[in-house]
Amino acid sequence: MTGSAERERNPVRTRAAILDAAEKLFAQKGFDATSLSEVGAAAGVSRGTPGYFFGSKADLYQAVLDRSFAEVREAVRAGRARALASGQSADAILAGAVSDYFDFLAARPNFIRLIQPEALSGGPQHDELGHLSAGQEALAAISAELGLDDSPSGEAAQLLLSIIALCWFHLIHARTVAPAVGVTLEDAEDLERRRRHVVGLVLHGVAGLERPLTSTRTRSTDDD
Amino acid sequence: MTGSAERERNPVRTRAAILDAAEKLFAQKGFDATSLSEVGAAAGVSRGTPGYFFGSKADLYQAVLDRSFAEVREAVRAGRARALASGQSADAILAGAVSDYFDFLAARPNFIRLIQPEALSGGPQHDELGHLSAGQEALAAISAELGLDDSPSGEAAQLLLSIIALCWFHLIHARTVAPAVGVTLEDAEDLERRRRHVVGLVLHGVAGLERPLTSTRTRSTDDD
DNA sequence: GCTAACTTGCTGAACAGCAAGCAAGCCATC
DNA sequence: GATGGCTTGCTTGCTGTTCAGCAAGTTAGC
Repeated sequence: MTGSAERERNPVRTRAAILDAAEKLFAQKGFDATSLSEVGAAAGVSRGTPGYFFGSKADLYQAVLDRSFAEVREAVRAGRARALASGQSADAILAGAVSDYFDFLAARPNFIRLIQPEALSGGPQHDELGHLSAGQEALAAISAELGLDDSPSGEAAQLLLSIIALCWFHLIHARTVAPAVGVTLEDAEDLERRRRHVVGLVLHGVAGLERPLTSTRTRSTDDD
Repeated sequence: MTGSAERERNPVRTRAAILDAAEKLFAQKGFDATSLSEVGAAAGVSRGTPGYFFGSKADLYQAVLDRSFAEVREAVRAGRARALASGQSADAILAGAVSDYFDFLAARPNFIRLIQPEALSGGPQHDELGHLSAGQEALAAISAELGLDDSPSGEAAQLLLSIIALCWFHLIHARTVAPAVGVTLEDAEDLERRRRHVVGLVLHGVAGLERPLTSTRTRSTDDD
């Protein structure tokens, strides 16, 4: 199987291949159920190579997390910059941000599956600074844009947490809770419908937050 | 050997002790990371006893799930019956239901932690009929009460899924995402604040669903 | 009422399998 | 020919499962 010069040596490439394989397998099967042998096999490399590059299994996991977090943080930053430069109304910006976040997560099924087991096993043993600082930036953006209070556990923070919840949940439970309550999430159309619902719920929700319960709007110019 | 009747023989009690210990450990550490030795130790029995009573580790897990689902289903049923008999307005009923569900989950941290890994490892290998039928009942109740369409993936189903998402998420991510976005969930007061926000968001959200304010489309595309 | 036969809750040792980690070695590339 | 990427053999430790066996309890025979 190895032939003669079949396999060129390339540590950078090999490292990335191992990281890719590990991310996929950890997301699919979880940390415990994934062995370094499997990671090696999936990366087209031998049993011991993951350990050679990353030291221990835990370190490999951490490396996978780090890479994912970096990607998320960069995306949040880019999205915020784009929103700030757009000059749209607050509602339109919020709708766009929610929609973008929704799509961003949907396009990266591995990400959530990597974070989730972390959350379940108690606190953050691993660094989650990537996502943390991304969250802080998003919080600042929301509170500034909508004029909500940005105090700890204030309405802006609550709203942000709710938005994240709404954008995450159906991805985790697409085959468990969602079908149980009658929501199918199999094709793009299903996902689109879900997205519209989430965006709508958030928009009307903030309208309610800003002005307690009367059907009001805050100049929702939503052109396109 | 131990003189007096230290340990009385009581299969029912032992079985329940094993089930309790297993639920706690599975919820805390996950299925893979929990060994039958640990379960036995936590239940105050020997290493082999869990296997003696439940056959295999997988069967024990299933037994734990079954017991939890049964509890949830019964709670949903009771809550619905209570709401139907109350004669309140639709909004009040919805607010009460969301609030009750919120508190119910908060009081049972093990439940979500048992389901979550299930969801991540693909579809439901184990039966989830308990929660499934509970979901169907809740869906019927919501659509009837609010006059929303109860078609698959319709607004009632979407709303129900969103409610569940909002009541679950902060429990899973109380130590990860929540603090990252500036929401603390450490004492009862924090939880109370979160609950008020969720209920408010849902109530204003349905108000928006019933009479849409504006077309809630996604971000505009004429800015860059 | 005593004992023998039997059932059943429960134990702990034995077994096979597998994973992580280590270390020595192979070999492409500089 | 040295360096370093990469492999392979091996050890160690833990796992789930099985199973022979013990003891507490129960029934039957006398």
